[in-house]
Amino acid sequence: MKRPTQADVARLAGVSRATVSYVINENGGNRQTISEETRQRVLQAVMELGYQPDARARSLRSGGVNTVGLLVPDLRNPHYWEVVQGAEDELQKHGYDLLISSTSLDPNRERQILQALSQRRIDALIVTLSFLEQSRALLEPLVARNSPVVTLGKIAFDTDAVMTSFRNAGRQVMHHLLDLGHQRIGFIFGVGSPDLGTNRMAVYREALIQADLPVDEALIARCGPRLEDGYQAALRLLQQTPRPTALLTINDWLAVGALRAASRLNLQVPRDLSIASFDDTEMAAYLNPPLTSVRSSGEEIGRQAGRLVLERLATPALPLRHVQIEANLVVRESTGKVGVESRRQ
Amino acid sequence: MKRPTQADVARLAGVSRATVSYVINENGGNRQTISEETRQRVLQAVMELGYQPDARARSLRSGGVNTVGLLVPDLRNPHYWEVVQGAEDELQKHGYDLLISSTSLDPNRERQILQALSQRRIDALIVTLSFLEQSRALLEPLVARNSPVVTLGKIAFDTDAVMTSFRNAGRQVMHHLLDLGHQRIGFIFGVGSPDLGTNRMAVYREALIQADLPVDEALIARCGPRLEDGYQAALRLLQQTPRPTALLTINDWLAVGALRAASRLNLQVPRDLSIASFDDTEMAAYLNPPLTSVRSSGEEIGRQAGRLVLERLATPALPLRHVQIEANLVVRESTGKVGVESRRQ
DNA sequence: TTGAAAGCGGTACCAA
DNA sequence: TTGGTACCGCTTTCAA
Repeated sequence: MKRPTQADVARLAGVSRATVSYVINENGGNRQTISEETRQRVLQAVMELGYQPDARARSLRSGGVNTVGLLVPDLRNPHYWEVVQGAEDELQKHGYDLLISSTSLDPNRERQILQALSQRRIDALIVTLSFLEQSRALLEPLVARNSPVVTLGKIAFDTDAVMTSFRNAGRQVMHHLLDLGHQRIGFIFGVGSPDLGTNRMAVYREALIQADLPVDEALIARCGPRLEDGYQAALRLLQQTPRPTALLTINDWLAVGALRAASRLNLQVPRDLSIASFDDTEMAAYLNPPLTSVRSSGEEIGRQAGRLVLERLATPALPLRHVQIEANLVVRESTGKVGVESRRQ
Repeated sequence: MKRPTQADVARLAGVSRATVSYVINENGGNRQTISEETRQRVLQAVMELGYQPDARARSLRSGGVNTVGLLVPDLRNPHYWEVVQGAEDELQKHGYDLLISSTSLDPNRERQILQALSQRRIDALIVTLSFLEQSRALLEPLVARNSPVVTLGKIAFDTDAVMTSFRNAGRQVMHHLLDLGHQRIGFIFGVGSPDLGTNRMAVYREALIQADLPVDEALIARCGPRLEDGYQAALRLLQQTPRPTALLTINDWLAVGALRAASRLNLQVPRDLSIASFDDTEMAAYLNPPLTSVRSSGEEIGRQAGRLVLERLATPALPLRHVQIEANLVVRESTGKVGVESRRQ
């Protein structure tokens, strides 16, 4: 059974296609010059046939597609669901649909998706660039064509951006650990691409240097983005002698793995080991023990990105904007004074 | 700057629009009747202009849109990210894009989204119905038009479906708890709509009855789908006298909250309290303690759904299929013998 | 207040 | 091997 088209409706209602169009778009339309009687006839026909206008045809003719693309690196990381959630809230409220994709941290995937999005003629794109250099070529056409592009976490090209400033809060979490007496602080750096999370890494290094502590590369564990990666990385770090007394992980997700590793080694958190991380996703407060984390709300990031998109769509000439979200340290129970007993050393 | 169209390419290459079309679709095209020389000229022009064919126009003329919609109830629940991941893997491999939406457990949202998807003329829909009755009207047109629809977790109308059978494994987890000596087993039923998860609830009830144990409604905590909801529900359950010695939660996500509640009340798991749940998402194995869970792999569900869609797209006349995925109990460390000391009673 | 008709950017048939 | 051209389903002047 074929779908009814505008023409079918027109025929049934005994009017022209234009009239149907007018009725359908009555609100947004410019003129309301349809008599109540015809309107009812058309509406009646619409109901009867179950007519749904074709969004493709409509957008083909009239420009906008009412869709914004959202590209995140990894749907397995809860932080990004929060971003999705935030953006969806903001955009759907204003009648935009979201085209969500995750690159799964695969550069080819990212290329392919960016291209698919481009062919769909999305109105705007919100993107966390994981392969910056790669994507430059893909993004440039969009920018040149004045399609709103918002980058997350990073300023690239001449686009609006939403960024979290980890500077202060990052310093704070390090001071927090240092103040608690920790000297050997491991860092778990597990991201899917070299371009991600470098600022958080920098904060770690700088804080050590400023505290006159050596930056021991052996204490920096690079790993993948999966839970198992975080778990293994923590295991490696914690089996060193002397063993680190604190671990800082690049995100909450990996901290879950680290927490598990500690437990596996019979280390009590925070008595034997402190753990802190970045993101402060919803689950951080519900882990055992509740996780000290540097808050960088995904929902907020998503919402802001949505807002930037909407505003630029409304006013293309707006000057470039970079929204800074200030991260803030949330101290919970996973960090504590360094244990007196350094027995294993 | 306007986007280049097919006509621009044709002009620059000095050929007709038809020729450009042939070159672009060379692979899928029927005839390879383009001379290498013209081909190169066209390709050259495409590069030069950065031409990207318009997916809307293309699909308008040629039917398929190469898109399947995926509708899940709640992106905050890790189980559903796994479903998304699985479906994406399967479908993107075959050139289909995914239009992902979450209803956020809001019936209006679900209606609105179903409608948006319909106007986009998606090729197929994979959907977890959270508001069954509501959605019937929306889904029926799709089904009538022979668009492939796959429902998840539930058979609705005449559609393909992927379902997890919790029967055996559900019985197993209850036996597991019963065998460990638990008599008072609380159930945390936190879903966003009454239609979700009823089969898991049924399994709980039946097992109790078969064990000649009373079904105490006070031990069934109904709550929302958020972490905080699971936490509060567990708190309520655990403050009863006598206190339940085991908790079964409807999914892993809520179990995280329950685990936290136990910790908050200074109950050791599994010494003082056993906790088991459904789903067995990736994180279950990394919680403290690792969670006993009834495995119903989201990735598998997503993949199967994708497969059903692809097969039906290829062969519309296929008989209706219902894929049953057998859940299986994964015992970890969150369940144990009931404590001898019933001191608090 | 309504209708006729010219596109939007492609595809695919038919002819050359 | 290529070009001409009638659509796909809708919006939007312009006239009536």
